[in-house]
Amino acid sequence: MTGGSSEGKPDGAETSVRARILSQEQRLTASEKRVCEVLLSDYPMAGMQSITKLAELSCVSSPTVIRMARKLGYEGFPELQNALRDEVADRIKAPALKRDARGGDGHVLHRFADALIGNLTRSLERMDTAMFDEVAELLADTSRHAYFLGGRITGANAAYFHNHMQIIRTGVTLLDQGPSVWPHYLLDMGERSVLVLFDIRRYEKDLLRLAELAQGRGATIVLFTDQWGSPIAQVARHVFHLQVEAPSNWDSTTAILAVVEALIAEVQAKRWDESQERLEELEAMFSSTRVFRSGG
Amino acid sequence: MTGGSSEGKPDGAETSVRARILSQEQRLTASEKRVCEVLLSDYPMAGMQSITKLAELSCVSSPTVIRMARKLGYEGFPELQNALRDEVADRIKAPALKRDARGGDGHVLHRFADALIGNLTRSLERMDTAMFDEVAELLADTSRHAYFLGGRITGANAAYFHNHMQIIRTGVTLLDQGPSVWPHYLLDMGERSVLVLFDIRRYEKDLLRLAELAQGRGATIVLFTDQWGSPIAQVARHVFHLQVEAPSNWDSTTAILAVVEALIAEVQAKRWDESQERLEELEAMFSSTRVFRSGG
DNA sequence: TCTAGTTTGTAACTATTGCTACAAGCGGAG
DNA sequence: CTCCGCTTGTAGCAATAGTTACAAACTAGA
Repeated sequence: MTGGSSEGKPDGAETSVRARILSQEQRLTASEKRVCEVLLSDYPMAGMQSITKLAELSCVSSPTVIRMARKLGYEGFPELQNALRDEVADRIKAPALKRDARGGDGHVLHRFADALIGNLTRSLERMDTAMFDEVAELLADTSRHAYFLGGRITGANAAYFHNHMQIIRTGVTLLDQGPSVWPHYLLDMGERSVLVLFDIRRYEKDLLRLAELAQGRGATIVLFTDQWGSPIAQVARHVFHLQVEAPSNWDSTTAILAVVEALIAEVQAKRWDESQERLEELEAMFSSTRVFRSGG
Repeated sequence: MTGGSSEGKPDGAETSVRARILSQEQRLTASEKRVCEVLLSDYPMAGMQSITKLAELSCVSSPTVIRMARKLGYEGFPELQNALRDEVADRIKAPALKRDARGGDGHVLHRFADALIGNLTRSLERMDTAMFDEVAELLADTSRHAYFLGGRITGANAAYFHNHMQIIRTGVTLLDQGPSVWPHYLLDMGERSVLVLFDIRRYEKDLLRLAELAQGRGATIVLFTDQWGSPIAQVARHVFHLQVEAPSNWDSTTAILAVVEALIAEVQAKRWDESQERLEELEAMFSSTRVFRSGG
């Protein structure tokens, strides 16, 4: 006992609850030890319930639990519980969000990257992998013509998707010439057409009109949109809801691009043989003849 | 809401809280979704605090949280919290389940996402934040004309970058018409020109030629390339080396897009007032007159 | 045995939590 | 524009959590 000044005092806020229990145990009374016993036997979840439950479980009264918490260096029971929760959080936290813990000094770039990783993770969480597979199947089917179109911001995504699909398979078209010529393409759309649309906020009326008309002609619509959902979702067969928020005035299309790239990979894998041939032909044209690149 | 019997009712007690959120999300109202958002963004620890704290964190009132819990199939908030605690207990108990947070069953999509997150993280680790700031400064300076150009795959990145910069500032040009017309642009390039190039493997000779000529005329070259580095790096003033490998036959430009978006955000922030004006003007043109959208 | 000190539980109190009832706000249909 | 239904927050309520004060019970030393 004695009054030794700092002999065994628990640290300010550094050590874990378990460590404090182990180091302070000899200072505790019998019933207090019983509480620790219970706590350690189902650590740390036993401490995540109410003080009353924990007291009952330990066959002591609630004030005993409080006294123990105090001797461990906490203000009261809630504080001990918070400490416990933080420990759990640390143990739960996946590799992804670890950044803020280490080097992440808070440069814009790092905060931005964290947000994008979060977007990607959360987008994936809520995505239906079965739907992903169906869409890949749909796009791998060359008996269906595929049309691609994006909005002001997502136009680049559409172009990127089209660009790759064009290399992999035949029968793809990019609608990049403005609404006035869309009707021409609509003429050819039917039951065996796939229309891949990109529409994030602010949603564009023209795209909705096009989607409605295409659906009316029996086309299958695949939509890439944000977490809130473009109105086009109403007429689309498959909808990818992707997180687009970023610490910026602009929405981020990174998650969209990620899924697009995954789809490209999957479609390519499904059509390995055919696309390989096609690629070789293309390479041949690029390297031997220089017709289309007119190398300067 | 009516009393639709079992249309989309959550299961008795089988499913996880996350699963219930995802399956019931479309039934929830806007504020209720906000709560789910917060809960998922720091799952499951965000739900381990008191209902009041969670409500505050989600910027809604506590009754909203209760209503959400009910719609998810729980009696009240404490029951939801118990479910959450059980999940945590499970996860803590078995550290064997290393497969991270989102029950990743190893679907292609998840493996792909893991790779992309890895790319982004590793790209960021080796990036010089000072260089990032310099480039942002460079692009925020309207006394310098900025040119954008990408290759076969990265063309979409260049277009995306240009598209946003065009909204934010004046004096930007996208070189998208093929090598034969590049010389025309070269005529205007000089000391106060910035040439933003994208070149990942396989590197394109034409781009290198252009870069050399531009450098000869005194232009500042900013290059986005892969981890191995395009030969253009030799003549570039600033080089972003980004990881592009993915479980695919194609390289991934996700990390590139991420940095581009971060740059857009940063430049926009630097030129807040001017770009704001510009944006308003643009919005006005879009909404009042419909000249350029010819609404179908 | 008595007494001083410690340990522990009981009971009462307060703060907070989780919940209900209601009314203001909002948006779409007629 | 009005009305209706849905959404949301405010205010109040009951229950419970955490805490305090105090007294009973136990321990140990004389």
